[in-house]
Amino acid sequence: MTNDTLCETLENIARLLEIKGENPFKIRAYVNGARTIETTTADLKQLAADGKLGELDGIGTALAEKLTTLIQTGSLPFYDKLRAEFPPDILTLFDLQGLGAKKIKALWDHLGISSIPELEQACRDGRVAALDGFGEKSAAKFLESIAHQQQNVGKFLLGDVMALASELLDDLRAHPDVSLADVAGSFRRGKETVHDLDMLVASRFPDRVMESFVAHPLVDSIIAKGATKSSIRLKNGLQCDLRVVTSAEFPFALNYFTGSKEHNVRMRSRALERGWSLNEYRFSAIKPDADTIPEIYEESGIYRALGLEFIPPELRENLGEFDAAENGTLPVLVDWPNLRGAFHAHTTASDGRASLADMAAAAQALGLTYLGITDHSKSSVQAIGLDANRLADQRAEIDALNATFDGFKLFAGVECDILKDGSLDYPDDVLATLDFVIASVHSVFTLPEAQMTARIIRAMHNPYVTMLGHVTGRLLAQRDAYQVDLPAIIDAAAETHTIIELNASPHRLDMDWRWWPLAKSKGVRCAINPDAHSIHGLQDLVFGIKSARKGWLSKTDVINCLPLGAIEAALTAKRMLHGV
DNA sequence: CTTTCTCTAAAGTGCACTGTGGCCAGTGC
Repeated sequence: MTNDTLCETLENIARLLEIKGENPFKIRAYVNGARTIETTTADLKQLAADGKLGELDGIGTALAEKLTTLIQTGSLPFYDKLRAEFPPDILTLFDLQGLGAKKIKALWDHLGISSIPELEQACRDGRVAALDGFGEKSAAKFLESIAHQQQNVGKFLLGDVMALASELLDDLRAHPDVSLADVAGSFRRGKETVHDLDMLVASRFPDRVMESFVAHPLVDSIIAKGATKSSIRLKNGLQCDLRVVTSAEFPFALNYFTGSKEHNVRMRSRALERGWSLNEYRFSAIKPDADTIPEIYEESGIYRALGLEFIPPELRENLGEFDAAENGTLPVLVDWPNLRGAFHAHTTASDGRASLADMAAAAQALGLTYLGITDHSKSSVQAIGLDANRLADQRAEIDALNATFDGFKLFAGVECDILKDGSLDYPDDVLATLDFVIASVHSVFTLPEAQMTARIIRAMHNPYVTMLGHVTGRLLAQRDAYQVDLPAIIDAAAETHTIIELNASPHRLDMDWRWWPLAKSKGVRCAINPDAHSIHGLQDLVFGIKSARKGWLSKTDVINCLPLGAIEAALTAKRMLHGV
């Protein structure tokens, strides 16, 4: 019984209780409990055995007892009984936007709807529109939600796939018959979402590798199993393909299966110019007067043979990387060792799960030399945003902690809401007390593009706004970006000397990698921000780095690659320019 | 159902937006 399963069970209980119309506070207690489980690093099995689950925040007697049963027996009679009161698929309706417990209950009570296909049918034949409290627009909105949800089925976040990929890769590499193993495909290219995982292995005994691969504990079902290629479905629904080649073929296969398709087309045409064909196994001469084919031992050799610098996988989208590789002007991409610190971290003061001191310790453990603290501002009531007094208290607490550090510093900041009209959630004299300010949109997402753009640009003109947070508000595979004119935002960032955040949360990765080359060309600097809500969340920086690399960024483009001692000036530069 | 404090009983994120139905209810953050 993993923490994920426990968390999911509590969430499902909350939802079912909601359909039943239970006491809202009881429902929230389950949701809170789920969140605690989701983010804790404690060993729950041990806590359950010691009878200490109740010591966790938000877990009282009732939840502790239920969790203990669940952990120790693998099931929970209370939950089973609750589930039996409703059709099993009814929970899937919660995945649709605009549909909550009350509406689901009404659809179930009056129309007997308990699944997405049933809802779709009822929307189409007019039964939903005819229902009390619903209308034509509701039916149309549900159909739109269904279409959107189906569009996102089969999309997996980089964050969800990373751990699975490492586990599978580690296990493949540990296999005695495997000499080389890697992950290719869009995962290797650092795409923000992936549809499947392409694993590649070099081995002299393909069938032995295949046998053990399809028997991996993470496997749910086998889709195909052959001599050199197998496809399996993992327990979370992700499809995973494994190909086995020889060691000599491995660099070619790795290159071919990493793609992108457009990149591969360019590679093959370059090979043809030299009288060779290029496929997933090798170069072959196709003309009598072809150039001599060099020996290839690793992937970089393929690029060298084609007169190119090695192109990092993240850049392989045929978006200018060939010209740069030919001219020797590829950027040296930012990488983990370049990071000196990070901004945008929440604490228990707002909706974070760890204290200031714990966040500082976790940042140091990651090798960072500074961390910028940014809890929510007062308008974000749902996230327990801080008023000016609590903000001042936190500033004092940070100053006190800083006195105890050697070679590490906390910066006092805030994630300040950009209000509907583009004004900020605190007056300037409050913002002036902080080391830096991230301004973000957290409300009224539905403004027309022109108004949203003007709103954000107005906020950037405030001299105290150091950085712009998650520029488009998108939640990958969940919520579309709000309407905003990004080139205009980028121009305004350049004009006002506002740093743009690359929010590293795997749910956001916002601003999107596709816009960074433009931003870079205008001189806009990037902050790779973890948006951490727990100590674990700081590790999301790795996703941000992947996206930054995909956006052609070098360490000089990324503000948090500056060392302590230089970063302070970067944070105050905008204020100096505005003379405040 | 949990937390907090008045240690038995009360309080527990609040606002904007949308659609429907007549000025409120549900959803999302």
